[in-house]
Amino acid sequence: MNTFEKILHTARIEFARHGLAGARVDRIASLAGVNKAMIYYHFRSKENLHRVVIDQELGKVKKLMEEALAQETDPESAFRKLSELFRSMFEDQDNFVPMFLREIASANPRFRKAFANAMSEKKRLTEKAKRLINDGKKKRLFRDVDSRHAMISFMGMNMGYLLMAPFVNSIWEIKDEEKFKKERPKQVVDLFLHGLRAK
Amino acid sequence: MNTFEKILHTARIEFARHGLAGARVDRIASLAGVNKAMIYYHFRSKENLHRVVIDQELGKVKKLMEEALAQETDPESAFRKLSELFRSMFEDQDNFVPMFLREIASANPRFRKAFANAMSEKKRLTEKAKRLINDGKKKRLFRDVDSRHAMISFMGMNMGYLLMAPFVNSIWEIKDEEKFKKERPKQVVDLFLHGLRAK
DNA sequence: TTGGTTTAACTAAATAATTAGTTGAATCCG
DNA sequence: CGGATTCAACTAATTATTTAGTTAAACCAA
Repeated sequence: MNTFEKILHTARIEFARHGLAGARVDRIASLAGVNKAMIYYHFRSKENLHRVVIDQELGKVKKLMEEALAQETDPESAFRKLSELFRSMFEDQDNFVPMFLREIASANPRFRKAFANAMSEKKRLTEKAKRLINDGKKKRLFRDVDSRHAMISFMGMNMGYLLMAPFVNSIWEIKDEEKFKKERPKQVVDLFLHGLRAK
Repeated sequence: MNTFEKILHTARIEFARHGLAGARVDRIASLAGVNKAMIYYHFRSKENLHRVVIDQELGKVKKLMEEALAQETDPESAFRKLSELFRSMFEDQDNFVPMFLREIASANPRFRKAFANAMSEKKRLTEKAKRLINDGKKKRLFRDVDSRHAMISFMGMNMGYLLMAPFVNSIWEIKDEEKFKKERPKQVVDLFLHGLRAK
C-alpha cells in the first residue's frame, strides 16, 4: 500500500468511528504511519479527504447494486437476491454503516443525492421492484398492495437488523449473532412473500 | 422558559444537528440567548450537557413505551398500537432521530444500555411481543415463525421509513410525504399480519 | 555517459485558527 | 443579603493547515 492508499484506508476507519467533526488529522496520520503534511499534499483538507472517502464507499454500493440487478429471475429468487444485496452492502464493509448513519443524521444533501443516485441507478432498482410486485399482482399471486409501501417495508426489514445489530441483540437477547444473521435473509423473504401472497 | 430550560432546548437542537464533537458551546449560548458562562454554571461541561440531553430524550421514550404497553388487546390492535408507538417515538421529537442515529454510529455503550433498558422496560415489550405471536401460533392463526425474527422485521418495517424518510422519498419519488406517512401504519401492519397468517 | 534540472513524495517544525472552559467585576431582583 | 445572571476578555489546549527544506528517482541535453 502506498501513502495515498494508506491515508484513505485509515481515514475510512477514523471517519466511521468519529465522524467528520470528531475525526483527528493527527490520528489519521499516525495510525497510517504517514507524515501529517502528506494528508494535505494528497487531499488538500480534512473535509475533502472525507468527501473522497464517502464517494469511494458510495462507488462500492453502486457497483454491488449493478451486479445484483444484472440477472432476471422469478420473484422469490429476485427478493432473495435483493436481501443478499443489502446484506453485502452493509455487512461486507463495516465502516459503511456508521458513515451511512452519520450522513443520514446530518442530512447532508450531497450524500442524499449521491446515495439515491447509487440506489436507483438508472431507475433499475425501483423499476425492477415495482415490476416484480405488479407482475405478481397481475398473475393473482400477490394481493393488491401498494408497491412502494411494500418495497419500503422490505428494505426496512432487511436493513433494520444490519444497521442496529448491537442494539437489537441487546434488546432481544440474541446470543449467537452469527447464526442469527445467517437465518435472517430466509426469514425476511418468507415473511415478506407470505405477506404479499394472495389467499 | 428559564435559563436552564433555554439551554437544554437549544442544546437538543445543536446536538441533533452536529453531534457531540460538532456541537459548539458558543453557538448554543448565542442561540439560547444566554451567556456562555451560564452553560458551565448549570451543566459543568459540554459532555455533561450532552449526557443530560440524551437522558432526557431516553426518558421520553421510556414514558411512551410504558403508556403503549399499558393495555391488553387482540393481536391486530396490539400491533397497530406498537406501530403508532414507533411513529410517536421518532416523529413527535424530530431531534431524537439524528441523535439516535449518531449514537448508534458511535456505538456508545452507555446509550446502548440505556436505550435497551428503555425499550425492554421490565422486559414488557419483548415479552408481550413474543406472547402475541406465540398465542397466535397456538390458536393456529399464525404460521410457525420465529418470533424474534418476526418482531425484528416488524420493527424494521416501522422504523425504516421514519429514520430515513428524506432518503426514501428521494429514491421512491414520494411527493406527498404527509399522506404517505399517514398510510404507512396500516400498510405495515397489514403486510405483517398477512405474513404471519396461517394458510 | 554524465552532470545538471525537474519533479513528486516526503519530513520536521512552525503557525494559524478554533474552541472549551475561566475569571472577575458588574448588574439585577426578590 | 445572596443567588442568578450578564459581559467581555482571557487562557490553555487542541487541532487544522502551511512552510521551508530534503530526497531520490526520472528526465534530458551536451
